[in-house]
Amino acid sequence: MEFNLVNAAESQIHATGGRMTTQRRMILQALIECADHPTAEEIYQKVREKNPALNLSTVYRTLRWLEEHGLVNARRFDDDPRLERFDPVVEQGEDHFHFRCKKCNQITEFDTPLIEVVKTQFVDCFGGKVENATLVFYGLCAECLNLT
Amino acid sequence: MEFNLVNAAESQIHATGGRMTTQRRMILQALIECADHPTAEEIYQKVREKNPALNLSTVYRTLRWLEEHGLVNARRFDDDPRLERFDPVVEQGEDHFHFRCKKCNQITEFDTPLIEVVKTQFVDCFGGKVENATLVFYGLCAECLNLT
DNA sequence: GTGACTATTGCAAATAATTTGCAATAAATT
DNA sequence: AATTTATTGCAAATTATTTGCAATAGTCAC
Ligand SMILES: [Mn+2]
Ligand SMILES: [Mn+2]
Ligand SMILES: [Zn+2]
Ligand SMILES: [Zn+2]
Repeated sequence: MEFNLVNAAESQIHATGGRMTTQRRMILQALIECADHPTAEEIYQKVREKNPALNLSTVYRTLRWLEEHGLVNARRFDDDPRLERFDPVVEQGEDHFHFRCKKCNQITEFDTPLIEVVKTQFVDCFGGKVENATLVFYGLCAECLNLT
Repeated sequence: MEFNLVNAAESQIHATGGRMTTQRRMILQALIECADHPTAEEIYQKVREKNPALNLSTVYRTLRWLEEHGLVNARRFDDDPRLERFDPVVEQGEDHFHFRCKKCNQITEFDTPLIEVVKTQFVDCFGGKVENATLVFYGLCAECLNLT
């Protein structure tokens, strides 16, 4: 069974007495289609092509709702630190990590089992409990490195 | 020879035709004394105890200058995402990583050689070049976990 | 289907962190 | 001590995000 964000959102919404609206459907769709950690503004512009009446605050409200329900993650990258970017969840409860190219700003997603090892080492050393992790690499992507 | 932020700042300032002022000295001092990733506001309040005439924009300007000269790092944590926190550099050119307790907000610094391994694996897989890394763990510190 | 109920929307205004222009002040250099 | 100009304090601007509120539109019961 593969995870579908629109379906997951729809059931969550109904399960909590909410309503599935045209706006929410379009915002979800744009979020999925953008597929490279769009900002609220980028989603807003994309949906506006089809629905010029949409308001930016609706975009924010929808994204916050999705975030609170574990369906998107808000992320900030150090080289653009004021701008929140939105990352739809693909596998529920699974972290994944990011590389951001300092030149073209493209984001690459990756995963590694070693972070679990680092978590364990951290807990062995300091105690406590690690629930989640953010790992971001900054550098030059393969393409930008070649142009140097 | 151990690294001293105030001295490093002073020579950088003079090397670039800048001036060492009372404000800058006090801001640097507060940054070092706070020692737990203070915000601009926290530094501002601390310095104001001694120098009530200080202005918040001076704090920001000084911190930005230090950042541009590689003497502090600005950091944001996901659970307080709008607030910039400032982290004085201790060993130049060395990354270090953070754990933040979701309950008491205390930050623990740590390091691990495994991140270098992850960088290498990333480059083997995707190409390009990784220049620096941000790793943050979120969870409960030893103390907060015990109170549960 | 129609109407009633209320969650959601659009709009405009508020917030909050950080930045900026400018005239006054004070380090550094002579 | 006088000169030069980097830095400061202040007030206003900026920018991303949030919020109050009246109008709109999903949903559910009939
Ligand atoms: Mn992602
Ligand atoms: Mn640190
Ligand atoms: Zn690139
Ligand atoms: Zn704690």
